[in-house]
Amino acid sequence: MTTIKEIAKLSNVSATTVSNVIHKRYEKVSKEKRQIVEETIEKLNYSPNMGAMILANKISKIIGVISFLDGREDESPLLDSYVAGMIGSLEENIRNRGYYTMLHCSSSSKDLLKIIGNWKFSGLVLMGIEPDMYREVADKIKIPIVLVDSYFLEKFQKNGVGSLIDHFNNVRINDFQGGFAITEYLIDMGHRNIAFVCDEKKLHGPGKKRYEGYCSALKKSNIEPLDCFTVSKHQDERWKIYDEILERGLFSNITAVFYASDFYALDCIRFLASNRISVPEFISVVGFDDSEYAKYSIPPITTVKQNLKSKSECAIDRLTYMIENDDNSFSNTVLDTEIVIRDSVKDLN
Amino acid sequence: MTTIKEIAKLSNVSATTVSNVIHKRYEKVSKEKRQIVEETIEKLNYSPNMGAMILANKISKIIGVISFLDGREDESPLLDSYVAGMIGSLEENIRNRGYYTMLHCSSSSKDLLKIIGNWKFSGLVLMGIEPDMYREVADKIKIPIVLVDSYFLEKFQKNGVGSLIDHFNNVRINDFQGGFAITEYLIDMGHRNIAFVCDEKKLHGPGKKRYEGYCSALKKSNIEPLDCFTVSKHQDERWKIYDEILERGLFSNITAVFYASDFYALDCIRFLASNRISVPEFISVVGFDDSEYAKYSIPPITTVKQNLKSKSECAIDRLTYMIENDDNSFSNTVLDTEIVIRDSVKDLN
DNA sequence: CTGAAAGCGCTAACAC
DNA sequence: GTGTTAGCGCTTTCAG
Repeated sequence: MTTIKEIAKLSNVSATTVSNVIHKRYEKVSKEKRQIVEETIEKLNYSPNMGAMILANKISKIIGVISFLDGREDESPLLDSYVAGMIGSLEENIRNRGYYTMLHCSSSSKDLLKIIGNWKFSGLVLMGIEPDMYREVADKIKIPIVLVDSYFLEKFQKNGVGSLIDHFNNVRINDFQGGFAITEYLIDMGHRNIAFVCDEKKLHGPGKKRYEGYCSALKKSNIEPLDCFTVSKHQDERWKIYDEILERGLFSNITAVFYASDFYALDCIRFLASNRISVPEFISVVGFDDSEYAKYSIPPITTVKQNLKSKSECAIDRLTYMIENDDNSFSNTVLDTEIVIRDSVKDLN
Repeated sequence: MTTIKEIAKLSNVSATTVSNVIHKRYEKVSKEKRQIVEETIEKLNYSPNMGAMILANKISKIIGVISFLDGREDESPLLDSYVAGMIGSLEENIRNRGYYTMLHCSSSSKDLLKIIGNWKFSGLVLMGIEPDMYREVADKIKIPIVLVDSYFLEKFQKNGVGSLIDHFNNVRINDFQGGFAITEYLIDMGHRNIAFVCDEKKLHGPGKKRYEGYCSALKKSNIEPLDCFTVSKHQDERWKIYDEILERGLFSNITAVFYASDFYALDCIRFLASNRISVPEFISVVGFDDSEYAKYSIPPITTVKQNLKSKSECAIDRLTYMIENDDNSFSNTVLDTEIVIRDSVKDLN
């Protein structure tokens, strides 16, 4: 492994000069020396020892990507195609900006604090962290943090800690707008009796906003929204209930179901298919996320698109800006969504 | 950040003793001191500065997880649910063994060599690397490497570099056995005219072995295998050809198709569904991998299960063993598969 | 502009 | 068993 010292010796300069060249502090280096140094760096294929860098600098160029989302049924969170895609996209952006990605899943706050101490992360991307844990972590460290898909503005407010609002960087989509848009689309297609379905967990986060969008769109058309239906995370429980609904002919006036996520929308279509009932002829179904589940469903599902790429780009842009400009101010980014029309909605007009 | 020195001072011992306690070199420390040190470590919530560790040790406890697989259509490889699941599972195993995961995608060998130099990785997991690049990388570094899903034994042999065979650690599944088993299942179900389909790229790797398994199972039953069909990576091209096949009534004697991956099996089912043709009534379809595509297809696809968990556990077991025992011997691990029977095959008996 | 020197936190001889 | 010391590779004062 070539070191700065060797470069220095071979270039007939001091280590300091080499360091200055590396860090592009060109005001401090003459043109000639700079050129010589750059050449020998190139020739020896020098690359810095990050260990020494951390030690001297207290900065590692590592961005910690931490996922707290517990996947369905105890699996790695990466088994969820949304999370996996997000992490892949984050890695890409991090790499393109000259940082390194350290991936760490499902940790306790103690765990997390420890790993942060170990590595002197330059910055942190926290995916789906819960309010309590965020507060615990953020209080104890001073490195730039960007949250992705975190939904606890209201919670802070309700607890009377209103002053904390916006005291974090969060990148998320406009769930309200997405819920509104797709509900409006359903109304346009002639639907009046539309159900909204979500799981328990999501209801505390994005699901709530999506539901509000749904309600708002219906009210705008003078339609009374229905209460939110909740489904279990476990397929057998879900299908049991679906069985019952089907058998008893419950909710037979409903013509469309808006699922708060593609996964459940697909699950519903699969349930119906297993009973030889087809979508959208029997009932229309829409989802949310535009994940692979929606794309590769039969029929493909009309849904609300979350643009992973712009989300992750936005997060890493913000994070690197904070790191490089020593800026610790806060900004909340809300990305608009767009609906993707496929084949799971029947036109009632 | 608390350091070893502070621990030492507060415990009235030297830094060396603290270091010895941390590294569990208990022969070198008296019981009393050990206890005192452990207590203050606990109290101060000490965690080591990995930068210093790298510098002093040339060892980082980082395992580099590198993916070379170029995802479908230029996306991050993590968009493929198989790769994503694998990485998630690797991370879990790495974490459980006290190492850290650095994720890096789609790099050139130069890139890779550089990042290895930067970080003094303790070990490397290379996913789907090509022979040439592997040789280039492996020649230049001496850290433990485990390959996952690499398929180039034959290639080395053909090139006359036979002596290199087994000069690497590879963990993969027994594609031949998997291909054999599912083909035999199809035969058991009364199918005689079975097609095998694969994409160009896979054909050079796992697809080949799966095809051999297919051939072998057919021959065992005295059935002449068909040539391997290749499909394009691009959906529109695939569907165009499928259209033609359907229109002209080509291959109408075929009763079952064995796809070398679930993704294409699902794609075929989707194509048929879009033409109002249902599986398995019209034709039987099986896949390979047991990915989400197979699980959530309509109908669910009968397939060959790759156990991600055991694969990644196996890889990390091997890697940490090599690291911790300074063992650089080679061993090739081939994991058996099992078939998962679902609803995409018609019983012709 | 340039270089010498100290120090970041930890480990590994080595001497006691 | 225990402590002292030197040094890993880099950055950063601070003199020149």
